Amino acid sequence: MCADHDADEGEDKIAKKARLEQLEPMEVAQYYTNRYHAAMERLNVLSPSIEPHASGHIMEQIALVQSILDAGLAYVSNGSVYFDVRKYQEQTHKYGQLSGRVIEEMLATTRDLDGQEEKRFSGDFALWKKAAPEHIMRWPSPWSDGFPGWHAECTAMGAKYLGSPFDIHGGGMDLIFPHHESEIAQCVASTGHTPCRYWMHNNMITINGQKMGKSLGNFITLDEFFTGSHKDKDGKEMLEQPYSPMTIRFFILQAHYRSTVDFSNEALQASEKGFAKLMEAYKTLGRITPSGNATVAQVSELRAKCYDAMNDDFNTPIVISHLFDAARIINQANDGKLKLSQADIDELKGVFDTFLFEVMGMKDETSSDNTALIDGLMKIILDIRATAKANKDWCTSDKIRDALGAAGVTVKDGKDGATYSY
RNA sequence: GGUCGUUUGGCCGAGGGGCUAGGCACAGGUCUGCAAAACCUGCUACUCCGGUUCAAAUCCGGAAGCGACCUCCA
Repeated sequence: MCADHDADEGEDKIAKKARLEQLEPMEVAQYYTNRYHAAMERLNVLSPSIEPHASGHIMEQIALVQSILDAGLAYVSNGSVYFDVRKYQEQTHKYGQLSGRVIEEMLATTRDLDGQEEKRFSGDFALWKKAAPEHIMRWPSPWSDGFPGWHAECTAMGAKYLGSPFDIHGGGMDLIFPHHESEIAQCVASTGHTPCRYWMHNNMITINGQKMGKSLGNFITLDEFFTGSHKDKDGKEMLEQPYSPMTIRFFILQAHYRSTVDFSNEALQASEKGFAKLMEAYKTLGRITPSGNATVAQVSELRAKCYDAMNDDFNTPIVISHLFDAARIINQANDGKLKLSQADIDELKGVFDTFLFEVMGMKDETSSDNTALIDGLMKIILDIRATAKANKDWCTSDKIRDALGAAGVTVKDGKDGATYSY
């Protein structure tokens, strides 16, 4: 799969920031791009194979605009080029197909906006905008010195790198109209077919039931989640603790992508514990000794159930619920209440590997290059403690456990000796 | 104002005509030197008002709350 992810530059905000900090606009863009990449990496999001910049594809966007003009579905007005929505609609009846909008209804509710007088119809959108003198980002074109309309970059770059049509176009639900609707119109107008086969729209994020937004003062960045520090506009600390990248990822996976996802301390802590439980069960699996040859029915059904859930529009919450069922089976076997064959153990491990780690992209945050060393050290410490316990020297054994606890390592006594987690 | 979506137990969240996920929290129990973990048990919910149906959280109509969008910019 080839993933193409545009790096939008966002002219106005960047220009403002650049003036403020006396930097080149591209430096500002790079700063945010770098920060974004760092956060994505921590979340274990695979990096895209291509990440094109809109400003590096002005030629392609000009060509796109020209082809729409050639098709007679756009017009030049005062150096800007606008898409002729009404004419397009007469020919194709497709405008509004994605978003469920009806052109006639939009007519009645148009707000007062910039540059309306240049348009033949208020629903027309810009393909190329003539730049005002103070505009920093500007390029020459057959029509004026200016910049491409917002929707042009995705249409041009998607076609160039992914083919036309390509398979899946993603994005937030808030972009359905006008952005994605207009992308379809541009592509149909210039090529005769839609840009992609499927649209995947993810829902919004809310905080304590309220939309996350800068204007509401409840905008929390990923880095703030990771460090556990975020003050709201009244200076109140919103996060009770740091939330690790995998906690955030697991939390998001526990809701369907089309539903809104609501962040709260209570919900995030639930995810943290839930994921830790799955990871513990996975590690426990490695310690279970197989008994018997009979396979457990619940284990053999597991993989198919997980595939069914994924095939049902990526229903990751259901996949996770099956993994919790698997965790219970593992723990029951560990308690000696259930017998697992070697085949069962292999299958359980395989299902975790496939779905938790590969498909859902979770990873063990406790593992590091020092794992072997820590394991060795812990063995020594727990050995000493076991000796103390054998001598009923509770004072020493509790002291070791309490001290380890304070250092972030939990000791758990079992039938076959103690284990630890951190 | 218009269009669309949504409302599920203390919390997060699947599901979407009869079968009532899962996690967290809480309570009781088993095990244990104690604790933790684990296991067992309990907590059985679908905003409200009408309607359809033998049967509605689920379908239809309406109301309220919440949210997104309504073609400037991304």
